[in-house]
Amino acid sequence: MDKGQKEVTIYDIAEKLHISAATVSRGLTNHPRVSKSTRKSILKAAEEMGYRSNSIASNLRSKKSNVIGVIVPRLNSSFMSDLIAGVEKVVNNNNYSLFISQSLETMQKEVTNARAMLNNRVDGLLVSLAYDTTNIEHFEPFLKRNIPVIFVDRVFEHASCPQIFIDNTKAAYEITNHLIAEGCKNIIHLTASLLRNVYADRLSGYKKALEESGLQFRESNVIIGDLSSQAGIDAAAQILKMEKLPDAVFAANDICAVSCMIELQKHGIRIPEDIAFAGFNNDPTACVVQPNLTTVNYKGYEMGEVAAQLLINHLIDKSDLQQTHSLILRSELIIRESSLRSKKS
Amino acid sequence: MDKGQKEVTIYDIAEKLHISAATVSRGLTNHPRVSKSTRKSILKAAEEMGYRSNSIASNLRSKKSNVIGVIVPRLNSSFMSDLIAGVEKVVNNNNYSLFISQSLETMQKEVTNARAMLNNRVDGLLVSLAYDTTNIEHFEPFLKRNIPVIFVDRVFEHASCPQIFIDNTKAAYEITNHLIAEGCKNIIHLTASLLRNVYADRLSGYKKALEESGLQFRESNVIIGDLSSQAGIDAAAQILKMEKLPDAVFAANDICAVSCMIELQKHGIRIPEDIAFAGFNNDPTACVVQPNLTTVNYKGYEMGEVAAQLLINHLIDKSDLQQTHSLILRSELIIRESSLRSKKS
DNA sequence: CTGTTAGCGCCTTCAT
DNA sequence: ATGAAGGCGCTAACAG
Repeated sequence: MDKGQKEVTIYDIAEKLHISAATVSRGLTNHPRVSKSTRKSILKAAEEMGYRSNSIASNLRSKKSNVIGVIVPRLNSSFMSDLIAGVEKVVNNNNYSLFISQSLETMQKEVTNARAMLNNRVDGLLVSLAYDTTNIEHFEPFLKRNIPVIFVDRVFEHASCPQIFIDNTKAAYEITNHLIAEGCKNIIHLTASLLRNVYADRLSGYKKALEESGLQFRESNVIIGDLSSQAGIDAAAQILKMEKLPDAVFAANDICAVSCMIELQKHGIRIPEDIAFAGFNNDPTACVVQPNLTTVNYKGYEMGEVAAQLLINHLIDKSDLQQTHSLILRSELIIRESSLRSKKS
Repeated sequence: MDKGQKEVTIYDIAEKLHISAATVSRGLTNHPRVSKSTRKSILKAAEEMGYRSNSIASNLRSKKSNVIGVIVPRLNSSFMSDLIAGVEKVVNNNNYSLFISQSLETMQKEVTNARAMLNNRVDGLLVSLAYDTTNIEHFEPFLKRNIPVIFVDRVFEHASCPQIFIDNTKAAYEITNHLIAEGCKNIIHLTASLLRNVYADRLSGYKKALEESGLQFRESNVIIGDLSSQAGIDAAAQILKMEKLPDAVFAANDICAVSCMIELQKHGIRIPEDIAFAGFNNDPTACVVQPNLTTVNYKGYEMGEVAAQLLINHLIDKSDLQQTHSLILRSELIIRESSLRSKKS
C-alpha cells in the first residue's frame, strides 16, 4: 500500500513561490508577521498543489498534539455516549481531536489504554474509571509530564487531578427518603462495584436515609452485580425467592431498574402497589417503561461539555487546574409513577 | 505548562548502556536481529528510566500512524454507540488507536472532520454519512493517498470505497408486508433525509410492498423529519389531525416509533387495535415500551466489528479491499405485540 | 516582514 | 548483532 505520489510539503510550496519554507509555515498558520499578499499566494499555491498539513510533523516539532484522550468504561451506554458526545462537541469546536478508548470495566485494559494515550502524546486526558480499578498509578506518568488528567463521574481522589461529578450521596439520600415517605420500609438496593465513588456514595446515601428514619439497614438488602439488563433480571429472580417481598427497589441505574421491574411484572408483581421502583440516570427508557420510572436526572452530555471545557481552557490559557479541584454538578430527583404508592393504595 | 523534566529518549537509554540508539530502537520494537541479552537490558533500562516511546516521532519516520479514524453522524445514539463500541474493540485488540468525531448530521462538519483526520494522517477511515451530505469529494484526498475509506450503514456508491450495510429495502419490504398481512391498508411511513441509502431504501421497500399488494402509495403518507424523539411527537400530532386515521405506522427507527406511539396513546389511540406500529433497529426501548415494538433487528456492534476488521486486515496484510466492494450483513424481522392486530380485533 | 539553521525522536538503510 | 548517518515535515530560534 504505497501512498501514491509523494506528499506535497511546505518545501514544495516554498520552491514554487521562490520563498523560504519558514515563510510558508508562517503563512499557513496565520502567523501575524507575514504580508497579506504572500499569505494569499501561499494559500493559493497550497490549495492548487493539494497540500495537506502534516500534523504529525507539526506535533513532533511543537511538542503539542492538539489531541485529547478519553478513557471510559464502555462506549455503548446511554450515559457514557452522551458524555462523549458532549466532550466531542467542545473538543471539536476548539480544533482539538479526540482519542477514545474503552476499558470494558477492567483495570487491565484501562492501563493498556492509558499507555497508548501517553505514547500518542495526548495533551490531556479525561477518565471515567473501570469497575475494578484499585489504584491510579497508570496515570502517574501523565502527571509527571504535567499532562492534565481529569476524572469524570467515576472519580478518584488525587491531589493533582480535578474531579467532575454529582453529589451521589445526596441524590441517593433524597430518592431513598422519597421511597420512605411513600411508605416503603423494606427497600432493596441494586448496585455495582463499591470501589467506585458513584456506587459507594449512592449506597451511603441510601444507608443514611434508612438510619435517619429509624429503619434498619440490612446487608442482605444490597445486591451487588454489574447493573446490566441481565443483572436486573437476576435480581428479580432473587427478590421473588425472598421470604418476605420487599416493598421497594432502588437501583443505581435505570437500565437495571427497568429490566428488574419488567421481570417482576411478568411474575404478577404490581408496580408500584406491591413494589415501588426508583432508578438513577434518567435514561431514555425511564419514561418509556410502564409505569414511568422515578429516577435522578443527571445527563452525561453536560458533564462531558464541562469536563472538556475545563481541560481545554487549561490547555489554551494555562488557567489553573488545581484551583478547581472538584466540580460538583447539579442533579435532580424526578418523581414518576413507579414510586407513587401513597395515592394508589 | 512546561512538561517538567526532559523526556527520556532512546538516546538516553543508548548512552546509559553504551550502545547505539539504533540498537535500542531495535530492541524496543522486537526486531529479530538483536541479542536476547541486549534486548533484556534495554527493556530493563527503559523501564527504570521511565522511557515512553514517542509514537509521534515514530509515525513521522515510518509514515504510519496506527490510528483509525471514525466519522459518524452522532455519538449518542444507541445504534451509533454500539457500532463504535464494536469498532473500538477490534481496533484496540489490534494495537491501533481510534480517532472519533461526529458530523452532527451536517455535511459541513463532516468535511471539517475529514480534514482533521487527514491532517492527523489516519491509516484508514470508517464513515457513516450525515443526513445532508450530497457528495463525497471530501474523501477524495484520502483515496488519492491510498488511505482506505470504508462506508458503514449510511453508505455512498464509489468504486474505491467498500460499503457495509444491510438490505434495507428487503427489511422494509418484509415489515410492510407483515403490517399488510395484519390487515393494515393505510400505512404511514416516518423517515428522514432520502439522500441516505438507509432511508431511501426503506422507503422503496415500503413502496414495493404496497404496490405488490395492490395498495395505493400516497406521497402524503410519508412524513420526513429527523427521526428524533421530537419528530415522533410531531408526527403523532400530524396523524391526529388527519381526516381518516391511518391503521399503521412504520417508522424508520425505533426512537421515533416509540415516542410517536406513546404520544398517540396519550390521546386515547389503542396500539395495535387502532393503529399498528413498527420501527427499525431493535433499540433497547423496543422491548420496554407497551406494547413491545415490532422492528428489524440490526445491531450496530457487529457491523462495527466487521468494518473495523475489514479495514485492519487490509492495513496489516494488504488484503484486497476492492474485492469486497459491498458487504451486506444480515438483519431480521422481529414481530412483537405492537403490530399484532389480527388476533385482537 | 523574511531567510537560515537546527533539531523534535525515531527508524532505516548501509556498513561493519 | 551492532553502529553511523541521514531524514520524515515542520517550526522555533536567531538574524537581518
